[in-house]
Amino acid sequence: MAIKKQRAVRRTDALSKERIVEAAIEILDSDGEGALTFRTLAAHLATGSGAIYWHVANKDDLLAAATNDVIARVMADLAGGARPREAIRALALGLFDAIDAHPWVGTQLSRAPWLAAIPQIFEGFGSRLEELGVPEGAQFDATSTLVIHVLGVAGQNAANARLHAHRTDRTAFLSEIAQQWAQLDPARYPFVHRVAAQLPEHDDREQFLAGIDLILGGIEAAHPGPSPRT
Amino acid sequence: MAIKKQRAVRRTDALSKERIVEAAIEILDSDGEGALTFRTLAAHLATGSGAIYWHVANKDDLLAAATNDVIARVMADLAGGARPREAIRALALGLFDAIDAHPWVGTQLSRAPWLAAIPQIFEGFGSRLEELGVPEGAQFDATSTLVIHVLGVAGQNAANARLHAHRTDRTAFLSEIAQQWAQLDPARYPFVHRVAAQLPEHDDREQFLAGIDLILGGIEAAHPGPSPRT
DNA sequence: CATGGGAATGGAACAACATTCCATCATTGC
DNA sequence: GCAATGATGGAATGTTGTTCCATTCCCATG
Repeated sequence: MAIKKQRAVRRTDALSKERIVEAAIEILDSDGEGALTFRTLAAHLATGSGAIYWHVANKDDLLAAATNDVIARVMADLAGGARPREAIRALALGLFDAIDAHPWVGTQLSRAPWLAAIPQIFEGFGSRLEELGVPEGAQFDATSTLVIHVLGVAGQNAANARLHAHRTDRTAFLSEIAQQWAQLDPARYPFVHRVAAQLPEHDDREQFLAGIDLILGGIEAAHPGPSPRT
Repeated sequence: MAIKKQRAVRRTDALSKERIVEAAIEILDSDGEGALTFRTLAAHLATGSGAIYWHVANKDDLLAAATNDVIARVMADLAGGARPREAIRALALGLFDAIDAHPWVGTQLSRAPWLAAIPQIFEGFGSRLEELGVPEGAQFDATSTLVIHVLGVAGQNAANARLHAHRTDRTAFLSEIAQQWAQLDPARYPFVHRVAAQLPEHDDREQFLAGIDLILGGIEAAHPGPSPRT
């Protein structure tokens, strides 16, 4: 009854959590994680920092909302029902691409396991594993391994992005690290030495997917389901 | 020649990077990540914050040194040469236990891929996979999948620890999350619903190891080595 | 044995930040 | 119309990482 004439409250440019989150995402995407402060955000919204706190509990709350926003969009785009294994790969790649496009999402995911986005991701992987024929007792471990892989890559990607921001391009940066690795004692680090050469030219996305396939392979090897067709 | 009488410089309690890192680790371990500031550190060392900057570039430098310190100790303890697969599991568990004991290490690992500790971890896993008979072309992907799993769990563990700090015990905290998960729409989140019950009582360490085994299973399934004995 | 200069020190000062406070304004139910 | 509540915006507040700088210590050189 009280919700009668709740038309556009105040001016058309009234503040709201949605508008604040939207502005925050813009700042994060265009200028990076370090650029989001309540001052820049207030300036962007042409208001004061105090007003923002009326709609948002604190910075963590704001970042969580922004992260959930991005992830929810990804999950919505991936409703389609391909075969389970393909659906898992598609979901993983969708998440990777979103994290790659918004590196700050990676930072959030890797430090906030209680985010609303997490059960969504869990559901996405878990229900597909169910379809794949993974026995119930093994679903939790298998799903969490997939989720951990996504979150792990998310964190590393975000960390890399924090460096790229003020450095040269990605390949040059990886070459620097490869050079450091190549300078380690070859007797004690033979493997690192061998791999250093592949570092600058490797594709993060392909390596991420290779990891997903490895895990899926392990799951199928442990539980050869009733359907041998992958 | 110039390095002649460089005995104990200054007083016996002279500042040094080692002593600073040592003190930082003490603070991090006993009072958590949030407790480490240059002021508390200076108080702990009975000096001023300016003096610390003579030995340490900045806070990131300090945290990196502390992290490398802890990881280097773990790696040193695990030199032993069991069979490759067992060695990989032992290394993974060693890292998990260290991260579990020092959650702040997890935070660092999941946000700093250029740490000196990373190539050490890479070498640890990679050289064992070589022994396992994984072909050279597949070693990079397989190793990075194992490393990502460790780093992913590291980040999640650290995030959980940040919450426990001021809450009740761990089981109670997981029960809270499980309750939130259980309140989601069962029609849209059937899997999450089923898994919520297992959440409070599950063992992070076992689940971590299950993930490692899943990945190892995938590696072996993809590359059935010359040695069928695991 | 003095002494000058670089290595170290410690604490004050600075800038940036998240957050809180509060005086003010707009809107709405009465 | 008027009080009460919903929102606002900007000025404090307290804490942080970092810088600055006057001072102290030690060593090599005269």
